[in-house]
Amino acid sequence: MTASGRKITPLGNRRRDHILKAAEAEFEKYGYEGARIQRIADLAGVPKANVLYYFASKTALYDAVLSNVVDLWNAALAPIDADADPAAVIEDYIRMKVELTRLHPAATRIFAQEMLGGWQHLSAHLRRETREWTGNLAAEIENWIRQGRMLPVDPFHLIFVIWATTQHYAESGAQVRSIYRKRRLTRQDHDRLADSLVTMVLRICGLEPGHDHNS
Amino acid sequence: MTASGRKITPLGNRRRDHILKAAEAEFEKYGYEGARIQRIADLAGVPKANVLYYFASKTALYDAVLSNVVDLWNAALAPIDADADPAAVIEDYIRMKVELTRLHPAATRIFAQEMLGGWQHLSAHLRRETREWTGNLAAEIENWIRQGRMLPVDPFHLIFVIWATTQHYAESGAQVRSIYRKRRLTRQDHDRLADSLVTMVLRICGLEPGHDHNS
DNA sequence: CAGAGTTCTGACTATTTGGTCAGTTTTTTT
DNA sequence: AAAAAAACTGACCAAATAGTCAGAACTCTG
Repeated sequence: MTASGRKITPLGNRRRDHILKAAEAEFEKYGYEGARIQRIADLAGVPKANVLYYFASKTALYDAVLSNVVDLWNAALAPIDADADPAAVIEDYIRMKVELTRLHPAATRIFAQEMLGGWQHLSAHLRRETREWTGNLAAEIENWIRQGRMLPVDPFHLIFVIWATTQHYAESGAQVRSIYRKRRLTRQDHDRLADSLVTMVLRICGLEPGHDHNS
Repeated sequence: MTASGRKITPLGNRRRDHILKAAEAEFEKYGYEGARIQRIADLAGVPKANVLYYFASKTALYDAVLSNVVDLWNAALAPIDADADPAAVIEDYIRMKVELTRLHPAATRIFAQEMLGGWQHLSAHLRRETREWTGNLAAEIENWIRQGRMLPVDPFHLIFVIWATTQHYAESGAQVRSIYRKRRLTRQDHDRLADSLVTMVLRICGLEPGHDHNS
């Protein structure tokens, strides 16, 4: 990443973050291969050499961006309370993810691109983390099914439905826009999307919003 | 595309197809920006100049590949019979799409990549076609809902669920493999996937496999 | 088999791009 | 304020890459 024997001052950190943000926009728009260091520099308003001063290589820069994205994900997806109402947990999960998509479309899209590319640029460490989230939720869902608190369904497939749909919206914003004939999605659009997704997913589980299956 | 004033002989056509197939693999693996003409040539076992003989530019080559993919899609997705059983139509639709994904993972993935990139390389003509499919099915779903033959649900969101999930499997084969700890998905895996998807989607619609909602 | 048309290719070019580096400027520390 | 460290940058370079082209080789037809 950054050259080893250097002390990082607050000033340097600010510049670094500034460049990182520009890089995020660039990588979102063009993907890893399509991204150009020169454009990132222009966007950040610094000479190209300055970018390479903070990030030893294009790869290092991309790594840093990806790492940021995963941190965001980590912070947002809270650990699951085992005793909680399945419907509530699932609803929260979906709304969280839609909200994250709304707030950080660029980050989400880079994540999606990486997914598409087979995680070619994701370090083993980050890959393991992503797998853990999925595993935890899946285990919880299986528990609920065993306890008869929701209809039987392949937990991974259910998670995929959630992920794929929310992700899909983030990813193919262009397609969504072209269907709805709108330039961009409003806050209201996102709310309605979340409502609709929640309804659909809960129906799959045989659940009603806010109510347990047994109740 | 190909230089205008040239007659296309059967021999030339075969070569062209051969190169096109290699290009499909390359574009699938690396995306448009990451793809290299030299690698396509190597894969096809011809000199690079031969690739450029049949396709005037990298863009032209990609266009040809994309056009092929869309043709595949067009051929597979049959027009909907208005009087048919909703459950049957939806089930057929899903199974068709999963099968297509199984038979043409490369094509499907290129399509997905294009989707992600906001259809940057898709001609207006092809874009219109894609929108038509979606529109037709959505109209049909709305009819069914109006006739009380299935639970109310945003048709576009439902279609997205189908698309996103099947697509998602095609796209993120890598992630699926990493979760299931398998090298590749077998025929059986795909069947089970299709079963699971059908069950989930039909539950969203309040339908049972093979039965109408009213019956 | 001769000529026309098509297919093929090695060698070359122009350009783009990631990355280096030596030296300058700015900031921090003593 | 002087020394040290960090931040910065213009100029450069080597490698890669899309695309060109002149002419050779092959194929088909009259």
